[in-house]
Amino acid sequence: MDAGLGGLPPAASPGDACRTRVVLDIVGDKWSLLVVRNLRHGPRRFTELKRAVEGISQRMLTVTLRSLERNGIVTRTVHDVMPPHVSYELTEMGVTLREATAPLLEWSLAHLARIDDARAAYDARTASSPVSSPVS
Amino acid sequence: MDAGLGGLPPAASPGDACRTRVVLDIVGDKWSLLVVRNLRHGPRRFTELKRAVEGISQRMLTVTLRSLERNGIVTRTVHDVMPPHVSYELTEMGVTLREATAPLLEWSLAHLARIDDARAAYDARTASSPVSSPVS
DNA sequence: CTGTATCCAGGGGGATACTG
DNA sequence: CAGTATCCCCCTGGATACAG
Repeated sequence: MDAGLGGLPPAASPGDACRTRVVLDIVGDKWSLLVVRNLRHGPRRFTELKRAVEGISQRMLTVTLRSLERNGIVTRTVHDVMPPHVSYELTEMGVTLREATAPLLEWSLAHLARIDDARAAYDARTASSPVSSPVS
Repeated sequence: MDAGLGGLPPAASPGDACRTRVVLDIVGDKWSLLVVRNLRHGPRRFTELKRAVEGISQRMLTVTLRSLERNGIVTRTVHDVMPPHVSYELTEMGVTLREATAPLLEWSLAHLARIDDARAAYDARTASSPVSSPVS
């Protein structure tokens, strides 16, 4: 990790920052992680996901699933019956991604309250600098 | 984990998805993770960060740092000397966030090639559906 | 050096209507 | 059911200029 060169200057290798981009391009959007998370218990159908990921629009669910499929995170299986039936499932790689993001979710759950505190404290502090009205 | 209620229906608790949002609101943007990462070895000054996080503009660095500060991820320390000197440092919570995101970065490094493969394969597959010209 | 203010382009993403 | 197509708003984020 980090090639731990303690004595060296700050920069680290530029390529590393570049690679971090790859993750963000996949999961750094508004919905991908939520979809991945909702696939953790096995295959789900389009409408099931639409209901599970509250607030997502049909369009964004399609876009997100296409992106995840293109990146090899989920598979799309069409059962050609009537009515149409399409199921999505995490690939092997998708499962590992889901596992890699788990600590982040746990972190979120563990620090929610503290984050709220920090926000309140910050807002209270900056309220004394009335750049504009603190209302609204 | 997931409160492992194996036999229950898919939905999980809606609140969980809601909480996932909190993480994404903090790190799901274009720069936050890169800034956090560049603070892993201790305090950094504004200009140091600007150089380290290649491609970031002054504005976005300021915006990102303010957000991280508000969320209790970094501290901002002003040394009132001439010339001005401001240093940023991960809070205790910031350090744990950085640790929580480490698996994600490792995942990225480990799966980069595989992701490229998946993309190439997908693009090859969809090339047979010529909605528009595959060129450019 | 460390910002803030302003302008502006691009795209993310919502609402709606239509299709196989 | 599972999308696609279209319209359009607004926010992100870059460039530039200015300030303490």
